Amino acid sequence: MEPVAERRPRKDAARNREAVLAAADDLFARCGSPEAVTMADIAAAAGVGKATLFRGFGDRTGLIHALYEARLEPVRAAIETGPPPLGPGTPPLQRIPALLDAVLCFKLDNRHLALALESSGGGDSPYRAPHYERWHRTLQAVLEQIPGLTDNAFTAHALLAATRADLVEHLAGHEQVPREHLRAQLAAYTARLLSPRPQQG
Amino acid sequence: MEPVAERRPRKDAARNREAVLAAADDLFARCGSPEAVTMADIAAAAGVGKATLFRGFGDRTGLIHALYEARLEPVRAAIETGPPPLGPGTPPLQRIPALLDAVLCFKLDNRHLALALESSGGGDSPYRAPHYERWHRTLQAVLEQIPGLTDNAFTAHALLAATRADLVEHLAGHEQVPREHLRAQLAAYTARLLSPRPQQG
DNA sequence: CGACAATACGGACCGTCGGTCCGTTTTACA
DNA sequence: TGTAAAACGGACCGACGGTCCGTATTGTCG
Repeated sequence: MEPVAERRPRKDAARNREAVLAAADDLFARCGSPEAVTMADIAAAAGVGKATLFRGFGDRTGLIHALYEARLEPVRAAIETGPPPLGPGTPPLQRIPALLDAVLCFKLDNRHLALALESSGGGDSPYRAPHYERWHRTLQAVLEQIPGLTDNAFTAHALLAATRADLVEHLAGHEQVPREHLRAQLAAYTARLLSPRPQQG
Repeated sequence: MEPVAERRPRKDAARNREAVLAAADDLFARCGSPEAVTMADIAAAAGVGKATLFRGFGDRTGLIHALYEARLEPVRAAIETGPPPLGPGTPPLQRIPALLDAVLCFKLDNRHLALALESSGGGDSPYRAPHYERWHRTLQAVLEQIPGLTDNAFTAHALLAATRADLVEHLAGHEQVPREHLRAQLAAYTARLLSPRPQQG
């Protein structure tokens, strides 16, 4: 177990990697549906050969995951080490809705990308992706701090399910529900679920 | 606008249609992931030419939708004209959990199929499918009958999202959560959302 | 029952897309 | 500047969804 130094990438490789991520983001945003964007399109838009895509990201889903993680990074940082109401140290009853609102806003701001990720194919369940597991762990951990709750693992899944990319797309895109309405509805839904209730016998 | 009599299909066509549905159901159940089943596979298993598939169902998603609707038919009937607690005439606070339980059980019993449907591709949003709209309409209508609720359209979406096929597959399949646990957790989640709460100021 | 029109059949065929191969070019380092 | 490692790119491949068209089946009418 040497502390292998993970040699830095060559600079053309780094430049191409960025170009590909930028081109992919742009194309997904521009085109209506994610599967209208082919790997050849992305390669061409990035001014790069197809093999460079596959060498750098493995396959299509690898590219989408890498892009998603990159765009998500700021949110992740805000949740893990940021100030309240998102960061740690926030009272659970405030932090839960803040977390869900952050997820929702991210998906609203990156609809095309979130859609590409979640509909990328049933080959790999979206539930096994690192970002989902992070969100689920975090949410569940905060739920644990609230007394009187049970089944927190399931609850965390159910709450996150309300922010699924295709649902967000359906409501914000097809049904034209304004952003602030959606945020308010998710907040109200969460509040209702978490609100205190009469003691059970 | 003549009342065009919708000429009945020829009997070989009818027989082939059934054979295709049966073969598809079987293959989806047998194989791990839906996209491992090709149209050629289904045609071969049904003892039929590929063109027969496409003539009868339009395209791949058409076939999956037709199969899904066919398997769902009994549940639909039970909801629309059956006895309580699923049918009409059930008190709303009992009917909501019954409806969600029915959805969950259907997806548990037809995991492969539900998965094939929902991950069939982002081309057409699952939210525009007839069966989803039926469920959403029904759920929303029942929610409307409960005083003190708001945003029922969103709430119905959020509740249904907790029964998404890939989530069910993740929990029941990958996480090995037993069927009855899952049903109990969904019931508890629903109950918590619907339970009466202290009057707001 | 026989003929004919309508309908359905099937598998060869096509275009596209994800992914790979390999000869060529660029980078890093001495 | 010489050289080996690393990355490049586009021709190439296999698979899959979907179509075409000559052939076979069905239903109907005389």
